[in-house]
Amino acid sequence: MTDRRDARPPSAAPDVEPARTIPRATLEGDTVEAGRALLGARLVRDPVAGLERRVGRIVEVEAYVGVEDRASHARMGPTARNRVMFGPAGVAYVYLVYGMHHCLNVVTEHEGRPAALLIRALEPVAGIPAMRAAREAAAPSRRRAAGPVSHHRPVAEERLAAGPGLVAAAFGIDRTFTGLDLCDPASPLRLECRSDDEPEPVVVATPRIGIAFAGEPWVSRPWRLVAAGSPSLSGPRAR
DNA sequence: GCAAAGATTTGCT
DNA sequence: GCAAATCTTTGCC
Repeated sequence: MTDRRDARPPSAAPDVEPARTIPRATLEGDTVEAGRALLGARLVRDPVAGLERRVGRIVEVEAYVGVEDRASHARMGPTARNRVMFGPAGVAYVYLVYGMHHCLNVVTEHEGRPAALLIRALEPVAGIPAMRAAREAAAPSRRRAAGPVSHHRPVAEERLAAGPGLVAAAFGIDRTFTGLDLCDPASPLRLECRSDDEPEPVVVATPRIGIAFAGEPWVSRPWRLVAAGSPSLSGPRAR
């Protein structure tokens, strides 16, 4: 059987143009503005270890902006943990929170100005079985110890990445991903633009979650951005 | 060197 | 609705 693609000269364009990654310039300006642009975009992870390609639509982000932001990891200045926040935009910053959950951030703004967007929730688009498998592998030992006969319903598809720790678990992301360029089309984990035929999401801004320690005015800043009506927002009641 | 708290999730009361 | 799980990073002695 013949494959027509073999007949095409090497210089010809492919049948399906590869999705474009988010332009770095989109992330180099104001972080909240970049967050609005990121809603509707896709997080893509290439196949790995027998798991198929995973794609999620970004529906919730939070902005952390500057050393003056008392909720930000950058508040104490550059340290071993947060130093990539002070670097160029488009780079991944992954940290461990509460000793068990990883959180994925995208660095924003210009070098020397520490800022980032926390990816808080995704709508699964492709690779759902891989997301389930990765979440199972990342589950705390207590739950795994319950054994294969534990009686809890499987997680609903739209809830597989409905929280910052769940995004990292479903995509198999840990701190070794820190420093990865998410704007590089060759990167195994990257950000791809929303397709043009897809409607731009309606954006709602709310205060950020879990930062009461920061105090005012930071706890009230409307720097959590969500795609209105998404079934995949973080929190038990899709807050 | 040690103590405390954290950009969360889950299961039980 | 609340507390446990779990460990790195930071602040203070």
